Amino acid sequence: MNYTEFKHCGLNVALEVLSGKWKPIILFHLFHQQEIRFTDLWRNIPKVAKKVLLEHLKQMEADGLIVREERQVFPPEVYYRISEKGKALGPALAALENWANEHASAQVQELRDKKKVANGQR
Amino acid sequence: MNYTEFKHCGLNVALEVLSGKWKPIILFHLFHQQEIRFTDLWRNIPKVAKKVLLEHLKQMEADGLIVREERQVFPPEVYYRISEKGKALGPALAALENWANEHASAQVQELRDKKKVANGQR
DNA sequence: CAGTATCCCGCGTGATACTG
DNA sequence: CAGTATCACGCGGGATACTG
Repeated sequence: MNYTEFKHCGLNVALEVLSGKWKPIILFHLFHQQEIRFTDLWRNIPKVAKKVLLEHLKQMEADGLIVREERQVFPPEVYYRISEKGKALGPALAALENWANEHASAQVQELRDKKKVANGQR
Repeated sequence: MNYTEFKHCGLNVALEVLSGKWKPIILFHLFHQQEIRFTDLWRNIPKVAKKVLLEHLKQMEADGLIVREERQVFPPEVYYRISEKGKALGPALAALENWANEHASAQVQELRDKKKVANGQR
């Protein structure tokens, strides 16, 4: 068998597109909210630097996952929403979530606890 | 609505487990081969440093994705195979692959080309 | 052959201040 | 408010030599 065809490279592409510390939570919000203003998104994601959030959004827009809409007013208003291509990722993301919950519930619980602490919850 | 429950954290866990430059291709081989000796795996993944490959395998074993079997002979023989937990990732990985092929075929093709060049193919 | 020990480098992330 | 400019730092990944 010859593996030089790299049939897994679609997987690489998908993971690349998802690589970025805050992209999962960004997607989470956009999946649940249909449109969010930048500042609101920022406030809803504790501890991310504004610069980094903007970088991630820029990449995701370049990757076609999200749509950026700039309303020409002052002060500026910029809204982000999920694109069709982004929506299409939904099932795959859900599959990953399910896998984690079914096969790695310990790590999931760990992570949840860490985040609550980071957000000052009890 | 309150997002502090971080219902997406399963996704974070799954992506963490997959994070590592060579993990997709490692999984690819283990999904297709049922057991591989370390050196063979190494030869089949061009350009990865032995140290890095070992690190990845160690992490994947710690994450329960793969199983390491050491046969007590000289010279040493070590075989790796996918675990049940690893196998369970299959559908999710396939979903990501399909998404990439259906919605990001340009990037996929790009990546494929790059890899062929890296392997000295025409 | 499988694995470890060093040394190195670039990049992703972060803090902070500034601009239009 | 949205976005940019700097500066800094740790860590993932790579090259190479060594060990049991």
